[in-house]
Amino acid sequence: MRSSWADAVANAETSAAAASASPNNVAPVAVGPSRGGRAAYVPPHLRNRPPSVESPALPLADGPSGARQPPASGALPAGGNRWGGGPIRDVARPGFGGGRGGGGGWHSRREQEANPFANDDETTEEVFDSQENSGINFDAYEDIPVETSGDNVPPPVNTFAEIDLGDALNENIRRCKYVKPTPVQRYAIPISLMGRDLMACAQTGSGKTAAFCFPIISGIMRGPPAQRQRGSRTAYPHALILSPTRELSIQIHEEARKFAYQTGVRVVVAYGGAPINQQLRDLERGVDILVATPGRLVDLLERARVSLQHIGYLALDEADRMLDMGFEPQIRRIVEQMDMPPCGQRQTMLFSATFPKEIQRLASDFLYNYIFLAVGRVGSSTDLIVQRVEFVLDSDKRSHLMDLLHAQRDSGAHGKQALTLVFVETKRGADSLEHWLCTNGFPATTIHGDRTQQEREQALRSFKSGATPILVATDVAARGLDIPHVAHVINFDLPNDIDDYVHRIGRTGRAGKTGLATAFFNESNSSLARSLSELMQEANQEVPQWLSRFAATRSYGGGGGGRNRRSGGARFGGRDFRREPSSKGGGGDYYGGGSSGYGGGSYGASSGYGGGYGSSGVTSAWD
DNA sequence: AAAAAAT
Repeated sequence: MRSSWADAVANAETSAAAASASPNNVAPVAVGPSRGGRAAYVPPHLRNRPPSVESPALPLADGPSGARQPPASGALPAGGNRWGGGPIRDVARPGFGGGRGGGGGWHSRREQEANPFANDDETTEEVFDSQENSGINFDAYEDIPVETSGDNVPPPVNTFAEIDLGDALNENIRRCKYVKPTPVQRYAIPISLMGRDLMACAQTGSGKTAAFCFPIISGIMRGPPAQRQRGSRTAYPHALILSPTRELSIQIHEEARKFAYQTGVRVVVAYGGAPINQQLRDLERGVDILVATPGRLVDLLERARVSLQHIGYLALDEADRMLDMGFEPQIRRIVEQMDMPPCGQRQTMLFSATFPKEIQRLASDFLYNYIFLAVGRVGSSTDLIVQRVEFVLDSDKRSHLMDLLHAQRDSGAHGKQALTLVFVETKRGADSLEHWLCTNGFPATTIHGDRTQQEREQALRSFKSGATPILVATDVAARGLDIPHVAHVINFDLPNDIDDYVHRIGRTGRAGKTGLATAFFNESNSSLARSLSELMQEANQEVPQWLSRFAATRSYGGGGGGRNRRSGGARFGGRDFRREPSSKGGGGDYYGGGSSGYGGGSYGASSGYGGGYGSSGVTSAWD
């Protein structure tokens, strides 16, 4: 895995971090099953340990405010968990190392588990290093604005050492070169380890996947081994991670495999467009965490090759996308109409950068007494992403694009093209632009839903490697994809929804690097003018006068704000809709950048809130 | 109106 922007920070702060990891600041640990009549609850970090090692200073969440029912599979059989203190123990668990002794009747998977870190560090890091490294904004790191709300929000942790994730997971954290938790991890992991449901706004580029994977993996390790019915071809995963695109599912799977390496926790990915047979075989070999796109999962459920009965953890990545009009019925079907344990008996975590109020309302159906968390990005987008808007007629777009690419090539190191991601509106438009670029001397490829899955994955590989440094994409590539070294995002066609714009430009300026986002704007985008200019203002970007005039004359009032009125969605990751006055959401939330207007929120890095974020004191929490 | 997601 590519190291995150936090690494550099962490390297500089390792000693301080270590010093602050005092036993008095132990992270909250998982809430135990609060069933009556069972054995007394033993906190997970005390299991399989010599007694009296630690004494948590923080009270365990309990009662109606914090506790939830245990996962459906939550019964703890004696000696059955994978929570080894030292090197991985052999446990009597089919599919895990214990099989070698014959106990599980299964081959040893430990020896077979491919090293997911094998391809790391032989990537393009060196090739690109000369072009960037403008430096990480260390001050901004301390200034991340954070909002939490909900009952009994646990305090954030400052180091991984404060969290008892177990040796195997800690070793993987080391292999990933994570030294210090990113802001979203600092807040989300304790919440998640408490067993609480969570709605989180945070950027993928700074460790969002790890934020939900670590607690899931650690929880599964503490839990019972999967019981497999002999002869049954149905898989019973303990955790389900859903994402809106195949490539994002692939990416999450790759990351999760690293986190789960040698923990005995098995991660399988299932998505459409690829032969189902391999996926079925993977499932048969055993699965603890299933990463999937909705369509293929429904297929697997209908074939009864997967059951959700044992799901203890449900994570929706890009959750607002998953619950928008196109996806909602499918998601409801999976979450509410199959055999998944109901809300409250599983732990549900929703992640996205943008969380429109209407979507929050829908999402609350899936959540039980959840905590809302919004974590701003590292520094303002001012520091990391320079946003430009240019007025370009449709007929001039190609030649204008050519100018940009030439300029970029001329200024780039070694005369090479820096990675440029070009967003267009339609699949046909993508094909046609790709062809035109190629014929004009700019090696390009394209990714969109009309291409075969093979072509899509090949395009992404070819782009990432720099073989075709220009990728023309539809919105399939707008969300979540972590493509290192994207120097420039060009909105050749602007999206209709400002949230999509936020996600698109979030493909650059990642991992603490700077990025450039250029948008081609003309009359056909007038409905976006107002929200775009507001977004740019909030991000302390220079707003061209003509755009301000557009914003003022068009799409003002008229009640037509519709999707473009961000309704608390984009900037600073939105706000907990439970705190909003129960109106339909007037535009008032737009300008109340400070902490006024809603009480009780806790700003984790309060001193920095607003500092460096422009006068409005807000910023966006990108994906 | 478009894109995505099962075959």
